[in-house]
Amino acid sequence: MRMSQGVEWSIHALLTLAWLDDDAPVSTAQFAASLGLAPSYLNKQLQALVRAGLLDSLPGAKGGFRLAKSPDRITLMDVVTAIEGRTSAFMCTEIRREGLGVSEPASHFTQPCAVHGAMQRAELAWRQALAAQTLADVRADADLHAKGMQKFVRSYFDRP
Amino acid sequence: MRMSQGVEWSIHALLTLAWLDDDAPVSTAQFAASLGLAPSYLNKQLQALVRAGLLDSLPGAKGGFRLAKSPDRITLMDVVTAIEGRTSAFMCTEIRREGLGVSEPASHFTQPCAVHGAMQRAELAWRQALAAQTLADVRADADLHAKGMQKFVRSYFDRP
DNA sequence: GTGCGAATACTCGGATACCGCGTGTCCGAGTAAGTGAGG
DNA sequence: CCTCACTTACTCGGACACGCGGTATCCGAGTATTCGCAC
Repeated sequence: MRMSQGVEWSIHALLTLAWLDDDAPVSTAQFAASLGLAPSYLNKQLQALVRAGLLDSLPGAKGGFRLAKSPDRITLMDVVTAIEGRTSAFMCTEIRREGLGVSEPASHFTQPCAVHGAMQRAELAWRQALAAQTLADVRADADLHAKGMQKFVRSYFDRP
Repeated sequence: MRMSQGVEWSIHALLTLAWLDDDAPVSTAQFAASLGLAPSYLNKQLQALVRAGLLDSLPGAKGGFRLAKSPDRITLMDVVTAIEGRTSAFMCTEIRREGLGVSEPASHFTQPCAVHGAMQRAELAWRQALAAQTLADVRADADLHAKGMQKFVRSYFDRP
């Protein structure tokens, strides 16, 4: 089970915007240069964030992306959902019902598959842990260990 | 992020052994027939479970697989690890350090990446939820909703 | 000097190839069971 | 009837193709800026 690389890229891009903390947009090219990533592929991820309503996009010269919400209203769950979609990791194919279950009394299937339930429970714990952490939290954690980050990022992007 | 199908197959096979609850082995062909799965591919998964120490394999005629431990000592985490490996879903590539970080003071990197930490925390919650559920628990849950399961499975495999 | 309009350069956005890993399959080495002969 | 050795058939185990989804890229549509010109 491997998570898409786009999630990491997206969070770092969002984090950059959180540090800049103004309404001036940042273009794909600027993001790519500052993060050392492939511009075209990063653009694809940013578009997904726009579709999910996490970013606003501004076309034209001097255009780019900016946060659509306050960082404390963007959870990591939002980002993962935006990039990976809403489908759950574990996909129950109802093996027991389709296997020897064909000759089995129907009373054996009154409830959803126990295996499915167990895996779903674990996945729920994961989703809740993601939903409990906002972009603001991550930023605060980063600031804690590296005090000058915001100042450095703002100066990198020539913001006063 | 999608989990390998082999995990579901494996749990159902282990669950079958838990219901049989004796030392007589079950062959790949028997598993495949009862679960309605491709024998060759299922065999691949069972081998992984053997390597992980969850199953014992008996070669030769009338051979097959049997549980290597009691069902209450096999967690869902064990199964997932056996099939998917030990690598974590989120892979931190140290974007900040490799990106604009090249011109950044080293003091900004005294601690592991905040993004990495946040994702790891969520993943830990998932792993703990998996580790908290044993094969015996899943069986008990299944028995709860379908009382006659064990009897049915044992009769299917011609066990007295 | 000021307002207007067209040219321009830069942006996002989606449509298009590439590639690695999970999926699926096959055949060979090895072993326990079964069988038959000999004692 | 019992023991033993051979044959046999079945098992696991790993090595070999296939296909799909993530990865990576490119080019076109659209817009704010900018420059030049007329007033």
